[in-house]
Amino acid sequence: MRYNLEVTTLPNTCPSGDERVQLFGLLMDTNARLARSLGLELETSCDLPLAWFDVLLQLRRSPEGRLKMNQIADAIVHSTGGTTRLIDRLEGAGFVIRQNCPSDRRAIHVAITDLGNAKLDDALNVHLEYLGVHLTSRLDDVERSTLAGLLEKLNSPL
Amino acid sequence: MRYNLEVTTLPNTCPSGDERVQLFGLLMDTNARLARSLGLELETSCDLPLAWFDVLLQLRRSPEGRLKMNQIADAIVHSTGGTTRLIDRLEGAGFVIRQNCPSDRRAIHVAITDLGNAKLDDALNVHLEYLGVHLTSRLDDVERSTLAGLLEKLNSPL
DNA sequence: GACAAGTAGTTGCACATACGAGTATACTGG
DNA sequence: CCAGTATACTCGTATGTGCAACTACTTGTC
Repeated sequence: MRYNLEVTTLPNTCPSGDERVQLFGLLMDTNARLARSLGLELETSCDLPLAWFDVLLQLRRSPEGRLKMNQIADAIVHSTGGTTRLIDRLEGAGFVIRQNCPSDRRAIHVAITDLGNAKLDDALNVHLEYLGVHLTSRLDDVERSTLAGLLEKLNSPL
Repeated sequence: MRYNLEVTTLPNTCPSGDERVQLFGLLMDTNARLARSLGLELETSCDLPLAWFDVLLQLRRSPEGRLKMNQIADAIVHSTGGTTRLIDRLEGAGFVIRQNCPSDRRAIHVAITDLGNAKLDDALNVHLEYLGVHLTSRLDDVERSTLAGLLEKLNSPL
């Protein structure tokens, strides 16, 4: 009974085939697929949610192994509220700790713990293996660096 | 009191600085930022969640303007359960309808309605404007097509 | 110095939406 | 015709968002 109600088969008149729209879709798609497969991999192999991995990686990348809540939220593209709760969970698991910031007592430093570092090492091993399968096998050195350059540009402020 | 407990400041011994890890992070980051800003844009301008936009776009791209649940789940990289709920909402809003598939009664076809098409047109206008700001201004034609090529490769089956 | 304005982080709430596991149903191949 | 597989749905759980309120602190201005 629910058949062909209100559905007109239109030709694709609209710019859904626009080159830029396609590129954008490709970017989103590629990412979604990679994120999903890596997330699954990390979860099953290390019991580490992708979001946690992301936080730990950001912390290790930072010069001092610690960041303010603010910076984390920005780095992992979450809301501040969401970040508070995410860090709560990470702290509960013992992977990070909150430290008072001496120079600004409003701020809180989040530092990675030894346990967090160990976990991250595990996860990075899995990640590197994953990258071997999904990245290195598909793109060679030159292509990877080209891609990195283009993404940098795409990420740059106007 | 909670200071430097269990935190040893290690040098970055581990491969967090690996070129491939960085590239992967860049990809995730770029995407998260773009998705967030486009999502916000679509939500405020068209009152259309990004996931809905994604579904409508996939439907329009399909040859007949309709897809099976399965195909949608795959195309938008969601679980089947999540897709069911998502399509429920879209159907509730009148943007798509479910049709029984004559040849396989297990399957369900989801078709875009005229209302859905109209909504998608609105959204595509916003999207194109967005792309002008965030994409075209940062990457020229050649760069865009290079990027598309690289992403295609990254997306390809092994 | 004191006071207004701004900033950092947390928290509660309503809500959206994902996932996984389990279930019902329908097709398919021996 | 039955066992096995595929498809979609339901349910409980986890986690995210935005918003608003609140605390604690910092900064700019008179």
